[in-house]
Amino acid sequence: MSSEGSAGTLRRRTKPPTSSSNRTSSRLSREDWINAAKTMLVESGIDGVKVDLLAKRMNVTRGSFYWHFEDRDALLDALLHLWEASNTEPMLAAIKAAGARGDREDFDATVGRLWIDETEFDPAFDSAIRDWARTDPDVAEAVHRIDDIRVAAFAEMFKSYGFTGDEAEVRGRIIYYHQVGYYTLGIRESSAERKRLGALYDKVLLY
Amino acid sequence: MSSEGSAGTLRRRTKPPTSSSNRTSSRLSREDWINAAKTMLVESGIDGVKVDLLAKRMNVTRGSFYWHFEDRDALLDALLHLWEASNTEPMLAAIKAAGARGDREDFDATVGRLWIDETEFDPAFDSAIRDWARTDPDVAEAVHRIDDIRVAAFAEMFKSYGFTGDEAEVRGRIIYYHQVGYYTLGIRESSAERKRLGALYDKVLLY
DNA sequence: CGATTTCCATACACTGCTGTATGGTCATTG
DNA sequence: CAATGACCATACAGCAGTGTATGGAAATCG
Repeated sequence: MSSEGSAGTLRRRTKPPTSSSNRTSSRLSREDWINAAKTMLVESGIDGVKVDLLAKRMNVTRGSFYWHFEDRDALLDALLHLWEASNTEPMLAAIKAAGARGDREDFDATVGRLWIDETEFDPAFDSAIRDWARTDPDVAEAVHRIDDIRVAAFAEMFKSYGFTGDEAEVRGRIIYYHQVGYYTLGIRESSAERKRLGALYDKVLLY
Repeated sequence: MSSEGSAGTLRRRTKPPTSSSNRTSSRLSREDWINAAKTMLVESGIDGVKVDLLAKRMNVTRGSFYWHFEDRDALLDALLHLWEASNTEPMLAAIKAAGARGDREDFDATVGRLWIDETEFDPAFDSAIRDWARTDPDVAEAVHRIDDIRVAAFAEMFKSYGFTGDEAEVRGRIIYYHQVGYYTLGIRESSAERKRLGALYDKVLLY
């Protein structure tokens, strides 16, 4: 990613199991390392993802890491791919569902829910990746690509709500940019506060 | 900031000139180092701000740095204080001016201008500080404090536009969060595009 | 103009982190 | 049950970055 991390072409002696996420086993899988790296990325930023600290946290030595990955860049590569694969499909599905019947009453139950319970969509992961993108052009390209897709989905939703092309586009941007900013700032309002003002948010953003 | 950077109590042998930003002189001032660090923060993030790289860029050795600053944390401290001092007053003034006559026609000429010409307000600096805040609690506290002040100012503006207390608060958040997200994502739209959709943005956000 | 202060260079010690080489220990399979 | 492969420990080399000690040159002041 930073120097020569191009694609997922890792040469190793043999092939380790690419699936089978057995976290409880004493032996670690490639996915275990990636998941630990994700946690560390969220906590400390991309420069905080260091293999020796990861190994210490997982109670193994770095020898394990360098069997599963060619080098540190390969891990970062895998992290970015994990984000692309996991953190966009659920959101698109929800937006599509919200616009399906063209009824704005569905919005909170489909899209809004994503940012509340945080089970399908992980805003902290999103935010951490976005930080990373600020200083890494390759990551920035990927994030931009995903952002465009998400905004387009919101624009489609607003079209099904009856807005014109241009206004649907603008409203798509506003609701998405607002959501990104909301989490970039870090939410601190109580759930009572959010519930009290929820209707007003919908009024401004949706109508 | 990270370990023991508490306040601005630096002990040095004597007192160097705290102002007089003579960048053209062959001798460097404390402010020169801070400004260079700011550039580096925007380019590479807080972990990219390293004293040896800074010295190399300024064509001096690290010996100079350790005369002006006690350690690296002192520089980061100064960076945060620079941001608080420089990147909030102009914005508050503009928002206040926008709400002064209670006329929404003034908005683009006062507040909107800030994000366009980027002379008084520096969005890239803002964005870089916000990244830093994600992984540093002390910085997060400072950013939260400033954000609250800015949102409150926007809410006041909307009150002068005739909105009720709650709706003014919500609209203040929306327009500010949206702006933060806008720059967090990284703007790519052409100025023609922005001009074409400008009226629609105002319609949704201001009316 | 001599003396003090300001600013920077040089050299050194030290730590954190990466990557590599190699051997050991389980588990699995023929 | 011997052999192979999967997974990890150990040890080493090396670089990047911080901080410190000290001396030297340039500016400034009495």
